[in-house]
Amino acid sequence: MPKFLDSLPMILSRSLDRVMPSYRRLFQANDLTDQQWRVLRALWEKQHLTSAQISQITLLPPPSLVGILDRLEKKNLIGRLRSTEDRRHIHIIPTQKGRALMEHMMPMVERIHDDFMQRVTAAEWDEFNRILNKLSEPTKKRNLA
Amino acid sequence: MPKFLDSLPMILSRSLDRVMPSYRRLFQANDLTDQQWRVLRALWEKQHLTSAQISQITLLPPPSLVGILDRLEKKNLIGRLRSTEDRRHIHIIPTQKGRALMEHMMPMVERIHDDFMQRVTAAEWDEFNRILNKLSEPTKKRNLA
DNA sequence: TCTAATTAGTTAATATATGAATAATTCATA
DNA sequence: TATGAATTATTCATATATTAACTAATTAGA
Repeated sequence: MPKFLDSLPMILSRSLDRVMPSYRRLFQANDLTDQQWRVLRALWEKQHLTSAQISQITLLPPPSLVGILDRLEKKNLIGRLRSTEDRRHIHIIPTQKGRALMEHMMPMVERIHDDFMQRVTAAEWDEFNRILNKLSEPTKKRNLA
Repeated sequence: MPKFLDSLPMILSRSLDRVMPSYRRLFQANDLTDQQWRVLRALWEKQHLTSAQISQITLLPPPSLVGILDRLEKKNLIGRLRSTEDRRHIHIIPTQKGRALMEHMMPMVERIHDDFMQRVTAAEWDEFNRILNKLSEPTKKRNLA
């Protein structure tokens, strides 16, 4: 009988609850929510992304993304620009202010990440990722013939 | 430079997103949300629990728990009973209907869990838990002297 | 005993998650 | 080329998360 607290969802949720506060302190100090930072972070390497791309990268569901982008836009951290090629697409583009905030925060975010990484060896980290992927990877579509 | 997608929060979030649908199908078939099931599951071994205890076990924040308990109560799956010893405590007790639902669902929940467990060896599962705990365990209070 | 500090549950305000549905646009093709 | 299928962003309704504040009940201490 598997204990509730040792089930996969509870283990992952508990770990997230323990990890996030370290990041959240930084986000709050910069007047951002977790999700708002995720969107900015996704734009770090890119000049612009569509909502669908941001949703894929950040794992934020499209209906949530609408409000998150609204609030980022209201803070003048991003802009929306409708594509001329395919008018269904809307390009999300960080503003100058958004870029500045990202550059200000990124080193601190990386430092938090490094602090967590220092808790395990590189081999352990690889092993962790390998097993977690086995546990959670989507089931391959089987040949039904 | 750690890739955004390989950061600890994103890895854990992505795994949760992949694991939960298997459970959620069952929850929805029984007209429950993830969180509502968590509360019922916490009551499985116990006859009654206080809100604070449920919050600790399920990781659900107390303000959220109020509404979740309201909706479970409205569905006649649990009852609230104020303690006579300490009138600040409120005992949460599953109803007959609640117990019946739990007994109906529990075997299927355990089956889903077992399916995930079969993806890895017992040694891998232990190793996974060991490393994840190293990664996310709360920092021990350091002697500041 | 009387007040200050604590505790359990709750309310309030804002932000996000989930699933269904919709409007505008583009694509496929008969 | 007209028409149905697919795509993108969005809206809607409901449920939950987060933080602060608040109420009632209890406890600790002067």
